[in-house]
Amino acid sequence: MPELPEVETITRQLNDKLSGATITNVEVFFGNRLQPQKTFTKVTVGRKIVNIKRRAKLVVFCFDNGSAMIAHLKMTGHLIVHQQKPTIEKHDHVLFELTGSPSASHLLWSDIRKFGYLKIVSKGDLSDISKHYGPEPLEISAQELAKHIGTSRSNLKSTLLNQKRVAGIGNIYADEACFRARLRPTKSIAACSARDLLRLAEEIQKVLHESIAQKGTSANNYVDANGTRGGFLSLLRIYGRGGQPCVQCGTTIKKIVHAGRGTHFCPECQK
DNA sequence: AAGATTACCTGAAGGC
DNA sequence: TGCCTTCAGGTAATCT
Repeated sequence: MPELPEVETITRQLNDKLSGATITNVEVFFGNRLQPQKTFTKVTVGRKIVNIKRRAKLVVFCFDNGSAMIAHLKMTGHLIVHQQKPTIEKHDHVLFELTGSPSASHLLWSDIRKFGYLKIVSKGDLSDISKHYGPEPLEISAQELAKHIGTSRSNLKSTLLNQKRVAGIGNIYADEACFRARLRPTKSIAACSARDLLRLAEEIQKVLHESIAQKGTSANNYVDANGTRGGFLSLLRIYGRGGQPCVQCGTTIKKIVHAGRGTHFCPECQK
């Protein structure tokens, strides 16, 4: 499930390979998750990709005419670059043919569960969408991040998952950051000290940076733009380890449902 | 207004 | 083998 480090990885790779390329043809195999649905091909063919950037968990393809294509991968979306025309398989939705890139002839979008979408937006729309999200956790200081989290009146896990509060954190990194900061995910923000929140903010930044360096976490079917799995799974300390001993103290890690999500914590280390 | 619940969708895994 | 249920979680909408 792509969160900030995974989307950042894909975005960097796509930007390296596709910026400056022009879309020469678009084939749609499943169009229900496209906006606009009927004219998608019309508004994308001929567009030159100026650059590709990330905002929250969105990949943003900026086009030469000021419009942009935003991609949300949700749970199972893939954006994979190919050097020749790929064979189309069951869950492939859109194939872009490109010219002008030495390392890419095609970009393939697929999504097993059909939660993700591709949406064409104007410049103004893009800035509206961006305003809907909270700050990028890696673009502000830990102090600012802590202050921002501290204004929530909810609990830690819900706050970290709330994209309007902080952009880009999902279930995996919320659990990891709480464990590293020795804070229980169910703890209310109001019960956290300023030092707790600063430690949490620092750990959020650290774990995101460390995961980006490993090209993300492949807990399920995530792969990067080259179709390669991320390397951070084995470095996770708490997520997915319910019932196993805590790496710090050996206590059995608990897994509960909180904020509607599987939530992992060590009952001893995280108070 | 926080927080729980549901819907969207498919495949993997587990139970019988 | 094969059928059924449960689980995975990003996000918006809906309810309490």
